[in-house]
Amino acid sequence: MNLKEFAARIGLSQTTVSRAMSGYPEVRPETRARVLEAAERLGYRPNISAQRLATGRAGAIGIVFRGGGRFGPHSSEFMGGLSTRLQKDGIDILLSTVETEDDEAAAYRRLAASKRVDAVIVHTPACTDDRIVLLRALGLPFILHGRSEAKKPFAYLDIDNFGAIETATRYLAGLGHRRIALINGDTASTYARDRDDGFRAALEVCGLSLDAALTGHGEFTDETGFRLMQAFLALPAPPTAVIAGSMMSALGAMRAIRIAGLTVGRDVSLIAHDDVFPYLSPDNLMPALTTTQSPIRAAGERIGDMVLRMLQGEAVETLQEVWPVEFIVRGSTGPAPA
Amino acid sequence: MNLKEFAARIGLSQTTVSRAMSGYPEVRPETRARVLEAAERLGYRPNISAQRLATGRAGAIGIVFRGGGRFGPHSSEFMGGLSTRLQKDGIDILLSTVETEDDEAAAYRRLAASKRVDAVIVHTPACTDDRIVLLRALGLPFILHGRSEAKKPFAYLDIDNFGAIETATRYLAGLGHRRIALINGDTASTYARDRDDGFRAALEVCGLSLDAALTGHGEFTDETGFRLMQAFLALPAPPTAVIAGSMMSALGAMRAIRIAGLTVGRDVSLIAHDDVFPYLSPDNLMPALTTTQSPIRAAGERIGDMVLRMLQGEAVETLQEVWPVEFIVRGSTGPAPA
DNA sequence: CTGAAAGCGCTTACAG
DNA sequence: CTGAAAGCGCTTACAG
Repeated sequence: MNLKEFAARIGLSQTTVSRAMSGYPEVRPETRARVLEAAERLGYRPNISAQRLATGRAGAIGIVFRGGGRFGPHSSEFMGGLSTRLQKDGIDILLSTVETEDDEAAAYRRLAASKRVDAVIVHTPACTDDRIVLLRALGLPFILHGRSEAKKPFAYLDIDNFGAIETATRYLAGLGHRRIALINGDTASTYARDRDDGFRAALEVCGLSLDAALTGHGEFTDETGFRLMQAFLALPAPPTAVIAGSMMSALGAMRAIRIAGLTVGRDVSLIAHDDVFPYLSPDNLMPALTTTQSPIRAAGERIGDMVLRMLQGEAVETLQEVWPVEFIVRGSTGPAPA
Repeated sequence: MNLKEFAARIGLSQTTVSRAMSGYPEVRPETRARVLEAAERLGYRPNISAQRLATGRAGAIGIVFRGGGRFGPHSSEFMGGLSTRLQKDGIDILLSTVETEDDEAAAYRRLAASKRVDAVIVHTPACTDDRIVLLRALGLPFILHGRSEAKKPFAYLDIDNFGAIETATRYLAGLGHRRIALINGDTASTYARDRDDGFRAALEVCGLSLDAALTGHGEFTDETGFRLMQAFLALPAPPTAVIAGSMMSALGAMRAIRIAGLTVGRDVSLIAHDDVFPYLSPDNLMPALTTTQSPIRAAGERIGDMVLRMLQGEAVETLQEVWPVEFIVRGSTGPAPA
């Protein structure tokens, strides 16, 4: 049933019905109630494509994942939160997957030209990120999950990566650890640089020197965590403590420690950053894992919120947030072995 | 730039341009080439909403997740595959998250009434599933990821859950295990029933009796795997082998075994079903995990394929697939202890 | 092989 | 507070 039929059916004009359904003020409350009731009863819903064409709004937010759509557990938690929030306002999520950086740029051009989305969410930004320049040029509104450098202000939500790793490192130093290792992510990303910076800052404050051999970079997978940890342990002077960038890296690191015949929390202290996965809790590991934690699902919900406000015209300067990261001590950290 | 402007710019009618761009045959090759080149050069792209309104096609496929959008690692792999495939045909994915079963039904009604999607993908079906009845009534095409009972045929892609668990169970029995446990998923689901059936069938063939205390059901999380395994080990006659429904359950089970002072692969054999996660490989666990495996990402791609064929009018009878599951022996399984 | 024009189902300025 | 009508930007039967 379309608007014409529906309006005829209840004896009102299309105009009035349209206004009643979209919550415009200039319609009498009784009329609105009558329209809404009838729509519910007869199962009328405006055709979404027509609505979008008429208003010029796409009613959708885009998000592009690189690497063949291989979004991992972090992305899926984030998307869960984002979807939950946007759902409430009837805004769709348009999920795109691409291979290369160039493909990603092409995807934004397409999205902009075909007016498929009203805004996009950009994630895992690099310290200086070409995507920001491109999206500005295209006039496609965007919000960053993470931070980046740029002349002009833009909307973003980030967590305090610097503070998280700084706190973790200082805590370990306070326990007497002198050789602390860091399993970090992809070097090009802002978050990884921030974590490196926080790590260095803490070492300096604590009078410890930075040993390049004790910092590793790579994907947040079990395998990379394992390999990097094995390399650390093979060093002439292996670390007595390690900070892993994610729960997945931590699983690999724990395994490497165990295989070396060492005990987590006694011979080697371990702290992991936890994005909070409902299916893998640090409390459940053995020993329970000391973590820096920040719920990525909540971040997804919040970004959904912010993007909607941005589309309502709110200034980007007021859409900038950095979330503190919680530090939770559990059993995987202990005094440095004598 | 819209069609009118673009057509004027290159001195052709809107009709011809439209036909050239959508690949219709009745346009001269040179004309088409000229149009395509100009579109590329001038950055013209048809407005997607107008296109959809005119054709009556939504250009999107819907998928609804229950439980507050808490789709776990399995869903995200599946979505990655699905997205990659649909992307190629310019079809969007509409991701919805709901809380309850009723919300899910309401979501389908909304999607159908507003013509927001051309079809939906239904996952984790129950043995008899109300959603099938509803979608039929709504006239909304659908495809199942999994199987279910229904009078009339429908499109589906499932993996051979029965065969997977049957094979695993028989393998363990062949190693001399007499007490084998199963960590299964939510009982209402077809896949869990199929696994239970495969388990029972294998036990029977091998002359082993079924012990209800050795079958557990629950979510595929580390925690549930841990709890169920601890319960098994606390039994007067604990199992010497266990089959876990997912890599997450397996992690929890391994931990429980280890805490009990037992060794995986020697005291207790462990087999897990692996949906193939790029960030957590069974080869990397310690010991490497014997698995039944089926790539859920590939299933997502394939379902994307099938749904597109369905929309092109292919009969649902030809859109039914059951994928065999691979069985890969690694170090976590060994002879039953004497 | 190409074009003029109707139609897809909404929204919204304008008039009352 | 309500309605008649133009317009959003495409596609496609119909005519040539």
